[in-house]
Amino acid sequence: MTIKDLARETGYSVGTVSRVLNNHPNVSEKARREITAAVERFGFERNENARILKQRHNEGILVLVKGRKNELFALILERLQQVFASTGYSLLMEYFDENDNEVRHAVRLCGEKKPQGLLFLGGNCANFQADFNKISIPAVLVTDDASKLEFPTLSSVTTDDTAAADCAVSYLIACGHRSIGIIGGDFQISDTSRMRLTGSLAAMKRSGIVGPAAYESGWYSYEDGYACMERMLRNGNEPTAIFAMSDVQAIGAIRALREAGKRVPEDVSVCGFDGLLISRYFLPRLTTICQSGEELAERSARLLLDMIEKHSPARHITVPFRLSKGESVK
Amino acid sequence: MTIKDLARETGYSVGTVSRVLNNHPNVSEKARREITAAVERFGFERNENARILKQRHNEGILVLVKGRKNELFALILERLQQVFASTGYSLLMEYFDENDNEVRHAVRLCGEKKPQGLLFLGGNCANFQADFNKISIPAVLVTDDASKLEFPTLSSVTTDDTAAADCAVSYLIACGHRSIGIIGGDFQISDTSRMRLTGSLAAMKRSGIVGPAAYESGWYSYEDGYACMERMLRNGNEPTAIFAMSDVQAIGAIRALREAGKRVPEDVSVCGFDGLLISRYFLPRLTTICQSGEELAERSARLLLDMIEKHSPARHITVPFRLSKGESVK
DNA sequence: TTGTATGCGTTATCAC
DNA sequence: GTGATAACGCATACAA
Repeated sequence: MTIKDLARETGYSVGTVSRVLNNHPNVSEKARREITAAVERFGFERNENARILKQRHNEGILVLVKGRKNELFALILERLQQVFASTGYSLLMEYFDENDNEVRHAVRLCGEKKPQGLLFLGGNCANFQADFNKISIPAVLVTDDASKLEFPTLSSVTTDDTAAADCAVSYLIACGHRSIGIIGGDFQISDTSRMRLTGSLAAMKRSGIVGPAAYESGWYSYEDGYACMERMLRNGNEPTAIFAMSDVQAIGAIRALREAGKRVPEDVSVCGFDGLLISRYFLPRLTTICQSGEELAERSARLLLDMIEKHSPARHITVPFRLSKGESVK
Repeated sequence: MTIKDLARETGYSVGTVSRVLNNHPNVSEKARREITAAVERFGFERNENARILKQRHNEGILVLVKGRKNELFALILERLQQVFASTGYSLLMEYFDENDNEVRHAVRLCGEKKPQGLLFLGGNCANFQADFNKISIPAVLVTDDASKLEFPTLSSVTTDDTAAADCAVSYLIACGHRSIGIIGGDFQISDTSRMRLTGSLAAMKRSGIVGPAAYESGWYSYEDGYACMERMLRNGNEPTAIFAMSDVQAIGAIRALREAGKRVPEDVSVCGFDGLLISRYFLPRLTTICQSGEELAERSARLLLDMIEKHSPARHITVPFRLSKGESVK
C-alpha cells in the first residue's frame, strides 16, 4: 500500500494524498475527510525511507546512544523526549555498540536522515578528532567533555568529573579514611576515568595523602567491580575505604568484600559514582555521587536548540552533582 | 557525496560504482581499486534510505524491542547478535516505548526495510490480534506466548511462566511458609503476570493454602515493588514470605521491609523472578527464578531461521527456567 | 567489463 | 483546490 494505491482508491491524485498526509493547506475538507478515511481503512503507513530521501531537511534531532545498557543514558533519553515533545522537533534515536565509532555513524546518518542537530550520548574524543569535520550541523556531546577539541559547532555537557571525584574522596577522608583504594576504568582509554582519577588524587594531595592504597581498573560492570576488589584483596591491599568510579563497580566490590568476610561499612567503606536507581535500593544504601540525568538532558537540549535556532557558538558546560550520603560509608 | 559524485570523480559510471560498493563480480580489479580508494578518500557513506527503498528484499532481521531499560532484553539482544553474526543476515534493531503498539511499528517498518523476518522482544497479544494479519513474513514473539492467536507465521518462545511461578511458590511453601504475599503486575493487562499468578495459586492449592495473604500490583520497577510492599504492610498484612514477579520489585520490597524494621530473610523471605545480574550481587543474594536470556535468544533465532528458510510452520515453545537459591529465603 | 535507463515511494513545483 | 511530473540516491536489468 503506497500513496499511489491510496490515490487510485480515493480517486484523487498522489499530490492531494500527500498534502493530506502532511497536513498541508489548500486541500478541500471533502478530500481531507475521504483520504483520511481511506488511510484508516487500509491501515496505510507511509514509507519513511522515501519521505526522508526526498526531504531536504527533516525537522528532527538525531540522538546517538553509545551502548544499550546504560541506565544514565536511559534516564537522559526519557527526559529528552519530554523536553523535545513541546518543540516541534522529532527525536530519532540510534543505538550502537560501545566500541563502534559514533562519529562515523553520525556522518552516515546525517546524509540519510538530514537532521537539524545531533546529540551524542557518550563518545570518545579521538573519534571526534578524526571525523567530526565531516559534520556541518550543530551537535552536543553529553557526559563527555569536548572543550579541548574546539570545534565551532560541537558543544558538550558534562558532570564535572574531576570536582565530583574530589568531592567523593574528600568525604571519605573527612570520615577519617586515609587508606583509600580506587576502582575505576582504564584511564588510558576513558577520558572520564582519567578525570575522576585526577580529582581523587587532588583530594588526597590536599590532605597529605600520598596516593591511593591501590588502583584497579576494569569496565563499569558488576563483574569487573567484583574482580577488581578481589584483586586488590589478593594483593594484600586492605584499604579502609574504596572509591568506585561507578555504582555498578561499587556493588560488585561490596559483594567481593562480603564474600571475603568483610562488612560494609563496618570494616570497609565504599563510595560509588552515578546515583543510579539501584544505589537507593541497595543494602546498604550506596553513598554515591549523583549525576542528574534530568539536568544533563535539559541543558543539552537547550544548548542544541540555541545553536540551531540562534546560531549560538559552541559552549562547554558542567551541571551540578550531589554527594548522596547513604549507608555504605562510615 | 553520492555515488554520482563518486562516478564523476573516478571516471566510471554509477553502475560500476554501485557494483563495487556491493561487492558484485564482473568488475575489473583496476576499477575496484580506484573506486575503493575514492570511497576512502572522500569518506563516502552510502545512503541506506535510497538503498533499501530500491531493494526488493533486505537480507535482514528486524528486531522490535519493547522498552529501553529491560535488562533481560539487553541480554537477549547481545546473544542474538552473536548468533546472527555467522548467518549472513543482518540485524536491525528498533526500540520503542512500553506503551506503543509494537505491531503497528512492525507493519510500517516491514514496508520500509523489507526484512526477511521479525523478532519481537516483548509484546501484547491484543496488538497482534488486531494488526498482525497485515504482516506476511515470519515472526517470533519472545517472552510472550502467542499460541492462542494461531497465526500461521507467528511463533513464540517463552519461559513457562505458570510452571516457574508454581516452582517459586512451592519452594517458599517447602521452606515452611504458609502466609505468602504476592507482588506482581496488573494481571488484567499483562499476560505474563496472569500466568505467574495462576502458577502461584496452583502451588498454594496443592498444599491446601487457600490463597495469597495479599496481592499488590504495579509496574515491574524498584519504586513499585517498594510501594506494593508498603501498601501490604500498611493494610496489616504481614506474610512470612513474599513472591515478587520480578527481581526489581523484589529489591524494592526488601528495601521497604528493611525500612519497616524487618530483616530479610530472618523475618520475611523474598523470592524474585528473572535472574537479573543484580540478583546475584544484591545483599542478600536474591532467591529467584532465572530466565535464560541466552536460551531464549538461541531458540528464537533458530525458530525464525527455520521459518524463513525451510518454511517451517509456527511453533510455540518454552525454554527451561531454574530456581536460583540465594540468601533471601529462609 | 562497463554504461544507460528505469523505478522504488515520497515531496514539491509547476501548471491548470 | 487539484493533478501531472520531476527529483531524492541507489540497485539492477539490459544494452553495448
